[in-house]
Amino acid sequence: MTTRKEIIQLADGLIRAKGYNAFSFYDISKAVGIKTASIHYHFPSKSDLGVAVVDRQLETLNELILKSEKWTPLKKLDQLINIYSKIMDDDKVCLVGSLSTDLNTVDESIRKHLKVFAEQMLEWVSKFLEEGREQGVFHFEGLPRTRAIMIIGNLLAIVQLSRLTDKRDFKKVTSTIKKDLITI
Amino acid sequence: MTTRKEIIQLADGLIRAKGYNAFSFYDISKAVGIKTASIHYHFPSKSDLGVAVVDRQLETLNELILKSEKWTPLKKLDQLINIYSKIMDDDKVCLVGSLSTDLNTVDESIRKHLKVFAEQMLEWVSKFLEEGREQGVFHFEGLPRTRAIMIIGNLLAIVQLSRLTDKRDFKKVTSTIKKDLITI
DNA sequence: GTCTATATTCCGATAGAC
DNA sequence: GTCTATCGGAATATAGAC
Repeated sequence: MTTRKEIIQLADGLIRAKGYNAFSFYDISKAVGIKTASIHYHFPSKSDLGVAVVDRQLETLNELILKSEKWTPLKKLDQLINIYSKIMDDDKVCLVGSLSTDLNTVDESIRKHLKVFAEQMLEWVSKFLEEGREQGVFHFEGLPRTRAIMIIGNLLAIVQLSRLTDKRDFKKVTSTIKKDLITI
Repeated sequence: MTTRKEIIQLADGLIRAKGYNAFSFYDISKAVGIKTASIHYHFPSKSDLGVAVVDRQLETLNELILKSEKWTPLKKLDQLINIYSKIMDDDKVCLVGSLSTDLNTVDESIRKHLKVFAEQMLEWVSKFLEEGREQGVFHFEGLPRTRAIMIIGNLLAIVQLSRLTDKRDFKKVTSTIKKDLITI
Protein backbone atom coordinates (compact mmCIF):
# COMPACT_ATOMS: atom_id res chain seq x y z
CA MET A 1 0.00 0.00 0.00
CA THR A 2 1.21 3.50 -0.76
CA THR A 3 2.03 5.84 2.10
CA ARG A 4 -0.75 8.12 0.94
CA LYS A 5 -3.35 5.37 1.24
CA GLU A 6 -1.97 4.26 4.57
CA ILE A 7 -2.33 7.81 5.92
CA ILE A 8 -5.91 8.02 4.69
CA GLN A 9 -6.77 4.69 6.29
CA LEU A 10 -5.24 5.68 9.63
CA ALA A 11 -6.93 9.07 9.59
CA ASP A 12 -10.25 7.39 8.89
CA GLY A 13 -9.86 5.13 11.90
CA LEU A 14 -8.73 7.98 14.13
CA ILE A 15 -11.60 10.26 13.11
CA ARG A 16 -14.09 7.53 13.89
CA ALA A 17 -12.39 6.50 17.16
CA LYS A 18 -11.55 9.92 18.64
CA GLY A 19 -13.19 12.58 16.52
CA TYR A 20 -11.79 14.98 13.94
CA ASN A 21 -10.52 17.57 16.41
CA ALA A 22 -8.88 15.04 18.72
CA PHE A 23 -6.67 13.29 16.21
CA SER A 24 -3.37 14.81 15.19
CA PHE A 25 -0.69 14.44 12.57
CA TYR A 26 1.47 13.08 15.37
CA ASP A 27 -0.90 10.13 15.88
CA ILE A 28 -0.47 9.26 12.22
CA SER A 29 3.27 9.87 12.18
CA LYS A 30 3.74 7.33 14.98
CA ALA A 31 1.71 4.68 13.19
CA VAL A 32 3.19 5.21 9.73
CA GLY A 33 6.71 5.72 10.93
CA ILE A 34 7.36 9.07 9.28
CA LYS A 35 7.58 12.57 10.74
CA THR A 36 4.59 14.88 10.88
CA ALA A 37 6.23 17.22 8.38
CA SER A 38 6.27 14.42 5.83
CA ILE A 39 2.52 14.03 6.04
CA HIS A 40 2.16 17.57 4.73
CA TYR A 41 3.84 16.44 1.52
CA HIS A 42 0.87 14.14 0.86
CA PHE A 43 -1.79 16.40 2.37
CA PRO A 44 -0.90 20.09 2.64
CA SER A 45 -3.54 20.72 5.30
CA LYS A 46 -5.57 18.67 7.75
CA SER A 47 -8.68 19.60 5.76
CA ASP A 48 -7.16 18.06 2.63
CA LEU A 49 -6.70 14.84 4.58
CA GLY A 50 -10.25 15.05 5.90
CA VAL A 51 -11.63 15.41 2.39
CA ALA A 52 -9.54 12.44 1.21
CA VAL A 53 -10.97 10.29 4.02
CA VAL A 54 -14.53 11.14 3.02
CA ASP A 55 -13.77 10.56 -0.67
CA ARG A 56 -12.23 7.19 0.08
CA GLN A 57 -15.35 6.13 1.99
CA LEU A 58 -17.48 7.30 -0.92
CA GLU A 59 -15.42 5.13 -3.26
CA THR A 60 -15.91 2.13 -0.98
CA LEU A 61 -19.64 2.81 -0.82
CA ASN A 62 -19.88 3.03 -4.59
CA GLU A 63 -17.99 -0.22 -4.96
CA LEU A 64 -20.48 -1.87 -2.60
CA ILE A 65 -23.43 -0.41 -4.49
CA LEU A 66 -22.09 -1.86 -7.72
CA LYS A 67 -21.23 -5.22 -6.19
CA SER A 68 -24.65 -5.54 -4.55
CA GLU A 69 -26.70 -4.78 -7.63
CA LYS A 70 -27.98 -8.32 -8.06
CA TRP A 71 -28.39 -9.07 -4.36
CA THR A 72 -31.82 -9.41 -2.78
CA PRO A 73 -33.05 -6.42 -0.75
CA LEU A 74 -32.71 -8.51 2.41
CA LYS A 75 -29.08 -9.32 1.67
CA LYS A 76 -28.39 -5.63 1.10
CA LEU A 77 -29.95 -4.80 4.45
CA ASP A 78 -27.90 -7.51 6.15
CA GLN A 79 -24.75 -6.12 4.57
CA LEU A 80 -25.60 -2.63 5.85
CA ILE A 81 -26.11 -4.03 9.34
CA ASN A 82 -22.83 -5.96 9.08
CA ILE A 83 -20.93 -2.79 8.29
CA TYR A 84 -22.23 -1.15 11.44
CA SER A 85 -21.67 -4.31 13.47
CA LYS A 86 -18.00 -4.18 12.52
CA ILE A 87 -17.85 -0.48 13.44
CA MET A 88 -19.18 -1.26 16.91
CA ASP A 89 -16.80 -4.20 17.39
CA ASP A 90 -13.91 -1.84 16.59
CA ASP A 91 -15.17 0.61 19.23
CA LYS A 92 -15.61 3.26 16.59
CA VAL A 93 -18.55 5.23 15.21
CA CYS A 94 -19.51 5.81 11.59
CA LEU A 95 -17.98 8.64 9.56
CA VAL A 96 -21.23 10.57 9.27
CA GLY A 97 -21.88 10.26 12.99
CA SER A 98 -18.40 11.42 13.90
CA LEU A 99 -18.13 14.34 11.50
CA SER A 100 -21.71 15.54 11.90
CA THR A 101 -21.16 16.38 15.59
CA ASP A 102 -18.02 18.33 14.65
CA LEU A 103 -19.56 19.80 11.52
CA ASN A 104 -19.41 23.43 12.66
CA THR A 105 -15.65 23.16 13.21
CA VAL A 106 -14.52 21.57 9.96
CA ASP A 107 -13.71 23.18 6.63
CA GLU A 108 -16.50 23.78 4.15
CA SER A 109 -14.78 21.36 1.74
CA ILE A 110 -15.23 18.49 4.22
CA ARG A 111 -18.86 19.46 4.83
CA LYS A 112 -19.53 19.49 1.10
CA HIS A 113 -18.01 16.07 0.44
CA LEU A 114 -19.69 14.56 3.49
CA LYS A 115 -23.07 15.72 2.24
CA VAL A 116 -22.46 13.88 -1.03
CA PHE A 117 -21.56 10.74 0.90
CA ALA A 118 -24.68 10.95 3.07
CA GLU A 119 -26.93 11.49 0.05
CA GLN A 120 -25.39 8.54 -1.79
CA MET A 121 -25.86 6.26 1.21
CA LEU A 122 -29.43 7.48 1.60
CA GLU A 123 -30.22 6.89 -2.06
CA TRP A 124 -28.87 3.34 -1.96
CA VAL A 125 -30.85 2.36 1.13
CA SER A 126 -34.01 4.10 -0.13
CA LYS A 127 -33.81 2.15 -3.38
CA PHE A 128 -33.44 -1.29 -1.84
CA LEU A 129 -36.19 -0.58 0.67
CA GLU A 130 -38.52 0.37 -2.16
CA GLU A 131 -37.37 -2.65 -4.15
CA GLY A 132 -38.12 -4.89 -1.17
CA ARG A 133 -41.54 -3.40 -0.71
CA GLU A 134 -42.40 -3.93 -4.38
CA GLN A 135 -41.33 -7.55 -4.05
CA GLY A 136 -43.45 -7.99 -0.94
CA VAL A 137 -40.54 -8.86 1.35
CA PHE A 138 -40.49 -5.54 3.18
CA HIS A 139 -43.53 -3.84 4.65
CA PHE A 140 -43.58 -0.23 5.72
CA GLU A 141 -45.70 2.90 5.40
CA GLY A 142 -44.57 6.20 3.91
CA LEU A 143 -41.69 7.27 1.74
CA PRO A 144 -38.71 4.92 1.28
CA ARG A 145 -36.41 7.90 1.85
CA THR A 146 -37.89 8.63 5.28
CA ARG A 147 -37.65 4.96 6.23
CA ALA A 148 -34.06 4.89 4.98
CA ILE A 149 -33.20 7.87 7.18
CA MET A 150 -34.74 6.10 10.16
CA ILE A 151 -32.88 2.85 9.59
CA ILE A 152 -29.53 4.53 8.91
CA GLY A 153 -30.27 6.74 11.90
CA ASN A 154 -30.92 3.77 14.14
CA LEU A 155 -27.63 2.19 13.09
CA LEU A 156 -25.66 5.43 13.42
CA ALA A 157 -27.18 5.99 16.85
CA ILE A 158 -26.81 2.51 18.28
CA VAL A 159 -23.05 2.44 17.73
CA GLN A 160 -22.90 5.69 19.69
CA LEU A 161 -25.43 4.74 22.37
CA SER A 162 -24.09 1.23 22.97
CA ARG A 163 -20.85 2.88 24.09
CA LEU A 164 -22.88 4.05 27.09
CA THR A 165 -25.47 1.33 27.57
CA ASP A 166 -24.53 -2.20 26.51
CA LYS A 167 -22.91 -3.66 23.41
CA ARG A 168 -25.67 -6.28 23.35
CA ASP A 169 -28.19 -3.53 22.59
CA PHE A 170 -26.83 -3.50 19.04
CA LYS A 171 -28.16 -6.99 18.32
CA LYS A 172 -31.51 -6.17 19.93
CA VAL A 173 -31.93 -3.07 17.79
CA THR A 174 -30.88 -4.64 14.49
CA SER A 175 -33.11 -7.67 15.08
CA THR A 176 -36.02 -5.33 15.73
CA ILE A 177 -35.26 -3.28 12.60
CA LYS A 178 -35.48 -6.46 10.55
CA LYS A 179 -38.59 -7.76 12.32
CA ASP A 180 -40.37 -4.42 11.86
CA LEU A 181 -39.55 -4.45 8.17
CA ILE A 182 -40.40 -8.07 7.46
CA THR A 183 -43.53 -8.50 9.58
CA ILE A 184 -46.77 -7.96 7.68
CA MET B 1 -27.71 33.88 37.44
CA THR B 2 -24.44 33.03 39.15
CA THR B 3 -21.24 33.07 37.14
CA ARG B 4 -20.85 29.37 37.81
CA LYS B 5 -24.24 28.57 36.28
CA GLU B 6 -23.58 30.88 33.34
CA ILE B 7 -20.33 29.04 32.60
CA ILE B 8 -22.08 25.67 32.73
CA GLN B 9 -24.81 26.87 30.40
CA LEU B 10 -22.32 28.26 27.89
CA ALA B 11 -20.18 25.12 28.03
CA ASP B 12 -23.27 23.01 27.42
CA GLY B 13 -24.13 24.99 24.30
CA LEU B 14 -20.55 24.93 23.04
CA ILE B 15 -20.17 21.17 23.56
CA ARG B 16 -23.36 20.55 21.62
CA ALA B 17 -22.53 23.07 18.86
CA LYS B 18 -18.81 22.34 18.31
CA GLY B 19 -17.91 19.25 20.30
CA TYR B 20 -16.00 18.83 23.55
CA ASN B 21 -12.51 19.04 22.06
CA ALA B 22 -13.27 22.08 19.92
CA PHE B 23 -14.52 24.41 22.62
CA SER B 24 -12.08 26.29 24.81
CA PHE B 25 -12.01 28.30 28.01
CA TYR B 26 -11.41 31.30 25.78
CA ASP B 27 -14.80 30.81 24.07
CA ILE B 28 -16.41 30.99 27.49
CA SER B 29 -14.28 33.86 28.74
CA LYS B 30 -15.38 36.00 25.79
CA ALA B 31 -19.06 35.28 26.41
CA VAL B 32 -19.00 35.68 30.21
CA GLY B 33 -16.66 38.65 30.21
CA ILE B 34 -14.02 37.24 32.54
CA LYS B 35 -10.51 35.95 31.86
CA THR B 36 -9.83 32.28 31.25
CA ALA B 37 -7.86 32.07 34.51
CA SER B 38 -10.98 33.05 36.42
CA ILE B 39 -12.88 30.10 35.02
CA HIS B 40 -10.42 27.81 36.78
CA TYR B 41 -11.62 29.22 40.09
CA HIS B 42 -15.06 27.72 39.42
CA PHE B 43 -13.84 24.61 37.60
CA PRO B 44 -10.24 23.58 38.29
CA SER B 45 -10.07 21.49 35.11
CA LYS B 46 -11.96 21.21 31.85
CA SER B 47 -13.11 17.75 32.95
CA ASP B 48 -14.69 19.26 36.06
CA LEU B 49 -16.64 21.60 33.80
CA GLY B 50 -17.63 18.71 31.56
CA VAL B 51 -18.96 16.74 34.51
CA ALA B 52 -20.92 19.79 35.71
CA VAL B 53 -22.55 20.13 32.28
CA VAL B 54 -23.66 16.50 32.32
CA ASP B 55 -24.90 16.78 35.91
CA ARG B 56 -26.89 19.91 35.06
CA GLN B 57 -28.59 18.11 32.18
CA LEU B 58 -29.36 15.20 34.49
CA GLU B 59 -31.01 17.64 36.91
CA THR B 60 -33.11 19.09 34.10
CA LEU B 61 -34.11 15.61 33.00
CA ASN B 62 -35.12 14.64 36.52
CA GLU B 63 -37.18 17.80 36.84
CA LEU B 64 -38.97 16.90 33.61
CA ILE B 65 -39.57 13.34 34.78
CA LEU B 66 -41.17 14.65 37.97
CA LYS B 67 -43.21 17.30 36.18
CA SER B 68 -44.49 14.83 33.59
CA GLU B 69 -45.63 12.16 36.04
CA LYS B 70 -49.32 12.77 35.43
CA TRP B 71 -49.08 13.42 31.72
CA THR B 72 -50.40 10.94 29.17
CA PRO B 73 -47.79 8.76 27.44
CA LEU B 74 -48.50 10.63 24.20
CA LYS B 75 -47.84 13.98 25.82
CA LYS B 76 -44.54 12.66 27.19
CA LEU B 77 -43.54 11.49 23.72
CA ASP B 78 -44.47 14.87 22.26
CA GLN B 79 -42.36 16.60 24.90
CA LEU B 80 -39.39 14.37 24.05
CA ILE B 81 -39.78 15.23 20.38
CA ASN B 82 -40.08 18.93 21.23
CA ILE B 83 -36.77 18.86 23.09
CA TYR B 84 -35.02 17.47 20.04
CA SER B 85 -36.87 19.87 17.75
CA LYS B 86 -35.44 22.77 19.72
CA ILE B 87 -31.95 21.24 19.54
CA MET B 88 -32.19 21.09 15.76
CA ASP B 89 -33.51 24.65 15.49
CA ASP B 90 -30.47 25.80 17.49
CA ASP B 91 -28.16 23.97 15.07
CA LYS B 92 -26.87 21.83 17.89
CA VAL B 93 -26.89 18.12 18.67
CA CYS B 94 -27.86 16.39 21.89
CA LEU B 95 -25.38 15.93 24.74
CA VAL B 96 -25.25 12.16 24.41
CA GLY B 97 -24.71 12.40 20.65
CA SER B 98 -21.94 14.95 21.02
CA LEU B 99 -20.03 13.31 23.87
CA SER B 100 -20.46 9.74 22.64
CA THR B 101 -18.43 10.42 19.49
CA ASP B 102 -15.67 11.98 21.63
CA LEU B 103 -16.02 9.40 24.38
CA ASN B 104 -12.54 7.92 23.99
CA THR B 105 -10.95 11.34 24.50
CA VAL B 106 -12.76 12.53 27.63
CA ASP B 107 -12.01 11.85 31.27
CA GLU B 108 -13.44 8.75 32.89
CA SER B 109 -15.46 11.00 35.24
CA ILE B 110 -17.37 12.46 32.28
CA ARG B 111 -17.96 9.01 30.82
CA LYS B 112 -19.30 7.78 34.12
CA HIS B 113 -21.75 10.65 34.60
CA LEU B 114 -22.88 10.49 30.98
CA LYS B 115 -23.73 6.81 31.37
CA VAL B 116 -25.99 7.69 34.30
CA PHE B 117 -27.69 10.35 32.20
CA ALA B 118 -28.25 7.96 29.29
CA GLU B 119 -29.64 5.26 31.57
CA GLN B 120 -32.02 7.71 33.24
CA MET B 121 -33.30 8.95 29.89
CA LEU B 122 -33.70 5.37 28.69
CA GLU B 123 -35.61 4.37 31.79
CA TRP B 124 -38.02 7.29 31.48
CA VAL B 125 -38.80 6.61 27.82
CA SER B 126 -39.08 2.84 28.39
CA LYS B 127 -41.59 3.42 31.16
CA PHE B 128 -43.91 5.69 29.23
CA LEU B 129 -43.76 3.44 26.19
CA GLU B 130 -44.80 0.49 28.33
CA GLU B 131 -47.45 2.62 30.01
CA GLY B 132 -48.82 3.61 26.61
CA ARG B 133 -48.89 0.02 25.43
CA GLU B 134 -50.78 -1.07 28.54
CA GLN B 135 -53.32 1.69 27.93
CA GLY B 136 -53.71 0.64 24.31
CA VAL B 137 -52.53 3.96 22.85
CA PHE B 138 -49.13 2.67 21.70
CA HIS B 139 -48.57 -0.51 19.73
CA PHE B 140 -45.18 -2.17 19.34
CA GLU B 141 -43.56 -5.56 19.58
CA GLY B 142 -40.70 -6.50 21.88
CA LEU B 143 -39.17 -4.93 24.94
CA PRO B 144 -40.00 -1.32 25.85
CA ARG B 145 -36.30 -0.74 26.50
CA THR B 146 -35.32 -1.77 22.97
CA ARG B 147 -38.06 0.41 21.51
CA ALA B 148 -36.92 3.29 23.70
CA ILE B 149 -33.37 2.94 22.41
CA MET B 150 -34.67 3.01 18.85
CA ILE B 151 -36.80 6.11 19.37
CA ILE B 152 -34.12 8.01 21.27
CA GLY B 153 -31.68 6.81 18.63
CA ASN B 154 -33.83 8.11 15.82
CA LEU B 155 -34.04 11.51 17.50
CA LEU B 156 -30.34 11.64 18.33
CA ALA B 157 -29.53 10.67 14.75
CA ILE B 158 -31.90 12.95 12.90
CA VAL B 159 -30.49 16.10 14.51
CA GLN B 160 -27.09 14.95 13.27
CA LEU B 161 -28.22 13.73 9.85
CA SER B 162 -30.43 16.71 9.08
CA ARG B 163 -27.30 18.87 9.25
CA LEU B 164 -26.31 17.07 6.03
CA THR B 165 -29.61 16.30 4.35
CA ASP B 166 -32.53 18.64 5.00
CA LYS B 167 -33.96 20.22 8.14
CA ARG B 168 -37.42 19.15 6.93
CA ASP B 169 -36.39 15.51 7.40
CA PHE B 170 -36.81 16.04 11.14
CA LYS B 171 -40.56 16.50 10.81
CA LYS B 172 -40.86 13.52 8.48
CA VAL B 173 -39.03 11.26 10.89
CA THR B 174 -40.87 12.36 14.03
CA SER B 175 -44.25 12.06 12.29
CA THR B 176 -43.34 8.54 11.26
CA ILE B 177 -42.18 7.64 14.77
CA LYS B 178 -45.59 8.66 16.08
CA LYS B 179 -47.52 6.96 13.29
CA ASP B 180 -45.60 3.71 13.77
CA LEU B 181 -46.32 3.80 17.47
CA ILE B 182 -49.99 4.73 17.26
CA THR B 183 -51.10 2.64 14.27
CA ILE B 184 -52.59 -0.72 15.21
C1' DG C 1 9.58 11.61 -0.26
C1' DT C 2 11.44 12.25 4.05
C1' DC C 3 14.20 14.67 7.09
C1' DT C 4 15.55 18.62 10.68
C1' DA C 5 14.48 22.86 12.34
C1' DT C 6 11.52 26.33 13.31
C1' DA C 7 7.55 29.54 13.23
C1' DT C 8 3.12 30.43 15.08
C1' DT C 9 -0.80 29.86 17.46
C1' DC C 10 -3.61 28.00 20.86
C1' DC C 11 -4.79 25.73 25.03
C1' DG C 12 -5.14 24.17 29.89
C1' DA C 13 -3.31 25.20 34.10
C1' DT C 14 -0.91 27.58 38.15
C1' DA C 15 1.06 31.43 41.16
C1' DG C 16 0.37 35.34 43.37
C1' DA C 17 -1.44 40.26 43.63
C1' DC C 18 -5.68 42.79 44.46
C1' DG D 1 -13.68 36.19 42.61
C1' DT D 2 -11.09 38.22 39.23
C1' DC D 3 -6.94 39.93 37.66
C1' DT D 4 -1.92 39.78 35.36
C1' DA D 5 1.76 37.05 34.20
C1' DT D 6 3.63 32.99 32.86
C1' DC D 7 4.60 28.09 32.14
C1' DG D 8 4.58 23.89 29.49
C1' DG D 9 2.81 21.42 25.99
C1' DA D 10 0.61 20.34 21.78
C1' DA D 11 -0.88 21.30 17.24
C1' DT D 12 -0.74 22.80 12.24
C1' DA D 13 2.20 24.43 9.02
C1' DT D 14 6.46 25.99 6.27
C1' DA D 15 11.48 26.26 4.66
C1' DG D 16 15.17 24.13 3.07
C1' DA D 17 18.64 20.20 3.20
C1' DC D 18 19.20 15.43 1.72
